[in-house]
Amino acid sequence: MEKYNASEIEKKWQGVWNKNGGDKAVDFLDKPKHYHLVEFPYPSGSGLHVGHCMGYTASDVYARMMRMRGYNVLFPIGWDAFGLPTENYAIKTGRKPSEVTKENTDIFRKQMKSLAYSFDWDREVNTTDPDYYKWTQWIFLQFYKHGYIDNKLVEIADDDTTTPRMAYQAEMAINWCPDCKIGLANEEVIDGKCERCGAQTYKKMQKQWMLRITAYADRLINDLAKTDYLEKIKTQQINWIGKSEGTQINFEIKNDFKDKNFVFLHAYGDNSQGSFWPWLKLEVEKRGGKVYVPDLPNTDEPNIQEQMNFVLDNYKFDENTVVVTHSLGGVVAMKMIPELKVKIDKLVMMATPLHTDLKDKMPRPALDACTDWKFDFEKIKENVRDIAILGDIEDHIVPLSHTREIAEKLSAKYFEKIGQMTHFNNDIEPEVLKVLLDYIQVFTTRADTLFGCTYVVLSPEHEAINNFQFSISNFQEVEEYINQAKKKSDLERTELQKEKTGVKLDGVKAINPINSEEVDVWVADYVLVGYGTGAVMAVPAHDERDFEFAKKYGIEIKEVITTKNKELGIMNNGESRAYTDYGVMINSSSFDGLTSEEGKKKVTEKLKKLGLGEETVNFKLRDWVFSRQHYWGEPIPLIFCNNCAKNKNKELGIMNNGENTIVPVPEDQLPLTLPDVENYEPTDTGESPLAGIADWVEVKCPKCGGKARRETDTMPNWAGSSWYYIAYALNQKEKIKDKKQANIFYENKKELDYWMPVDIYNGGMEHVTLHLLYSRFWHKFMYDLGEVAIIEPYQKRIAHGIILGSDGQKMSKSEGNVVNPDEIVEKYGADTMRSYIMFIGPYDQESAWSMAGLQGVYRFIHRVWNNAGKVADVQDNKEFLSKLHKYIVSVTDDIENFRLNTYVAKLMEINNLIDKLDKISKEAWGLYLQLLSPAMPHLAEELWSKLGQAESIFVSNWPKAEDRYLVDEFVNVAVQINGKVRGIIKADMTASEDEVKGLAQADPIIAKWLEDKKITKIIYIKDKIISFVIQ
RNA sequence: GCUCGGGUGGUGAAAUGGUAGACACGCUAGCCUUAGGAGCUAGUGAGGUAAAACUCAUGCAGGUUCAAGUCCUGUCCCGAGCACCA
Repeated sequence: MEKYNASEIEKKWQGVWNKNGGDKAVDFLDKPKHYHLVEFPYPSGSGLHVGHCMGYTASDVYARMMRMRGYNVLFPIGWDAFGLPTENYAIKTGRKPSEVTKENTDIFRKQMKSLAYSFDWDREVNTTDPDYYKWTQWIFLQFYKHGYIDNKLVEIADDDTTTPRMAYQAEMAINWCPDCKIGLANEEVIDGKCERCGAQTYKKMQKQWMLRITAYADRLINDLAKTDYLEKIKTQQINWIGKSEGTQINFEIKNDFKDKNFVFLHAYGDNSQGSFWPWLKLEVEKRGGKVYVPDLPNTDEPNIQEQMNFVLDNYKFDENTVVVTHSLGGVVAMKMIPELKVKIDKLVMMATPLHTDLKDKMPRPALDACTDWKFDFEKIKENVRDIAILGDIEDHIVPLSHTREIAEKLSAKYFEKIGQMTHFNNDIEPEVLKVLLDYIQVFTTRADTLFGCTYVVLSPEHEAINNFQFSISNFQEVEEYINQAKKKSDLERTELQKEKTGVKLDGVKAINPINSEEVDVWVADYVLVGYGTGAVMAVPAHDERDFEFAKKYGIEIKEVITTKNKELGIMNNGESRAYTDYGVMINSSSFDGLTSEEGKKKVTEKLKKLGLGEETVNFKLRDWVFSRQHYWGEPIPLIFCNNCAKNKNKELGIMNNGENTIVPVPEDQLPLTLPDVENYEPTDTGESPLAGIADWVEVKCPKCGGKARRETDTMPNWAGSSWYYIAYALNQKEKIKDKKQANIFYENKKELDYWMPVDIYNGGMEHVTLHLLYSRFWHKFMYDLGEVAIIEPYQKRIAHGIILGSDGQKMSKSEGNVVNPDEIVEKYGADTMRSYIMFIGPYDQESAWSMAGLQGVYRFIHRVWNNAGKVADVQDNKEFLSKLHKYIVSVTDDIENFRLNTYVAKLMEINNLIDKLDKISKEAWGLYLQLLSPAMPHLAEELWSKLGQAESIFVSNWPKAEDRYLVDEFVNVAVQINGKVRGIIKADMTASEDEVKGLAQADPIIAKWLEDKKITKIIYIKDKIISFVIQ
């Protein structure tokens, strides 16, 4: 027999397989389907690394076995090719990113073929292919065109500027990497450093596109229950989303109204004694404010000009004036304020109509005629320091669209609440008072400790601090502290966490809503602006951080929770440390004696009654920053049109302030392709390089035909990978490239229904938070759109551990411990590489590379090769067959559960058995080759053909264990004395307990142990153990 | 600090509560030879023995059980992720 020559055999069979193409998935084939997904790689310049090999080999083994078991297997691959490294490389070498990508994918493809990964190459996708990113852009447009309201996806008209969209723009403090010149998502900043280049990042304000992933936060947690992900992957996702249920509590700021003069403007057909005005007047006066409530003239046949003249004649406005309006009173205010010669303090408007198209559609001629309904919003903004707008969610007259638009035009604070009566018509309306008062809103998960609150803390970025400016007597000191805190990066803030710092806001007091106690207000950077409300109630007795802070600044520590079991006396009057566990409420007036669990509920209920709190849910998850200021990404298909904005404002009679209307690129004009450019350098202004390409940026508005500009931001490279598993199921060659299809998802529902969901998704542990979360989010969105029929894209997710260098360190070029798969394949062959990488250790655990271990596998393959010479026309002995058939069962089980290290070990064990045989039958040898074939496809195919088989081993049926070989004649039974194994006896399979007992007692060593002893008990486990308990 | 993993020979590691260390590396001895990064045979947890028997061994301390690497309690160490999340 000739010598085993890996490279020769492997080349030969790869050629044959390429020609036959037996790895293709066939839509609707009458077989059970199996969709096996591996994470597609980013085609970097350095080629496939061993980490890729580990995942791909494991999945290939699985896929090959599933095909042999008669499944219609979809096992696709593609390229996640947008991204910075390619762009940076292109900049450095002066080449096109698309060319570089092509080169790299060619290398990757060749490497994958050299390792015999049985991908369905017909379905290969590339995220940078315009035919592909056409649909990435299409999905983005759907995000732009839809909103998520009341847990439902709704379509939003293009000219609707007020309803919140799934894709929206926000002026964001983004994490700016000065080296990459790019904005990074929070997830991409590790310890304050850029994930890609390691440079120190800082905060920079920039308008960014955001995706409202938080709207789906609850479903992203709950639907995990429908999947079979590894437990630790589920936990990581849940922790990342970080849901916490608690209470939002309002602390009123004291003595707010001392120098304030209030003007209340009542509604159409109302008067100073109507609605909530008498009650509100009382509440304001209680807090020291002066109130003027005019009875507006001709309230049933109003004329706005006449009414505002009446107010102007009877009241002198100044910088301490607060105007409060209800319904039509707001129209009076909006007409009157631009006429004022002074700047007033505050304008608060409830349920104000913007025009006469009202919800109830009742004709109101008097209203139509009362004014021209045109307002100078810019002038109003100029003349008022602070504006708040309140809309009633259940208003039967004024729709929320009115109040929303007013709030937007005035850049005002905006609240949507439910009135006691619709249109806020009740005689007591707590929401109205709340808008008027200054509140600090806090979030807590421990409402049961509210009585122990001894101060309130604001984060340095909290906007209320500026509102209190004039009441804070030490404002300079406060301002200094805030500036210092802002200068600190996130990193420094956390690094310096050993010592908490803060400044008290002198002159400001907050009122604890549960007991009306006054507490101090502090600003401190241990409170984060990004979580909850950016403010907390501090309970030093029962929170470590508050405790530390209170100790340092000598603030009162008030104990309100004691241990359930008082005798334990763990709580030490707050002397040593905070008691943060649950317990029983004390010092909490009528709540005393309640457990923490009960207390949280009862306190929240009470606050709700007072209108000063309600249960809330908070998430750590933030919305997804979706803009990148770079070239090599999908262009965001939106257009800014100034002309459209002018036209719309003219219609509304609103002055133009240079704003733009956003116009989506029409879907039939997708893809919006990247222009060819000379220079890919990002700009210093933070704009994408696309901004410099006039030809591309300047565009005719698809709506009005006027001059308009394109959005120049591109998408992050998480975008294309968020739906690629759908693309595979759609079949690249036939569907995605078909330009006639207006909606590839909907039009190919049948294919998607057949293949989805992905049965097994295999990838790296590093992607189980971000990529997995993002793509699940996109999928749910697609589900809500009706494009896909299944809620969760991935039924099962597994992840492989990383492979370390032979020195036990992470592989890196600088350490010089990188293993190049090409070299291994060249020297030892693909079969050795594949088998070793599975044998290296448990699939999901990290393992260190070992050349010696690789050698061992290489030797094993030689031994298999040599054993082929034993094949003869013989009868195998029964013992061997029995063992072989047991291995069929356990090998199958191992592969199914990704226990691939023991799978390979078992292949070795079988070979060791064959070593001991003189000859082996064709049939038994064939079975062994089939078991080998997923791991060592070339070797198996070669030896299979040497058996005279005409067809490929991969179209053969996976071995089935035959029952007759699984039944043994004899069995080894361990004999235990007091739990210790003292001997082993060979018993007949059919032996009874008594017979086994007899055999055991006949054994000389056992007999010696039992001599003169009393047997108190015998435990007999059939086929396994007989255990004597003796005294 | 919190949440997951994980601590088993000289090494990588196996073990549905039921014979701890499968398989492989390494090592030792021997054989073979076309002298190689080869192959074959035997041995290899520690102690003990001529060989057995036997004793001790799964981070540490307890517990449950006829029987614990495996289950429970506490504790120490290592790794990963999150991290002032109220």
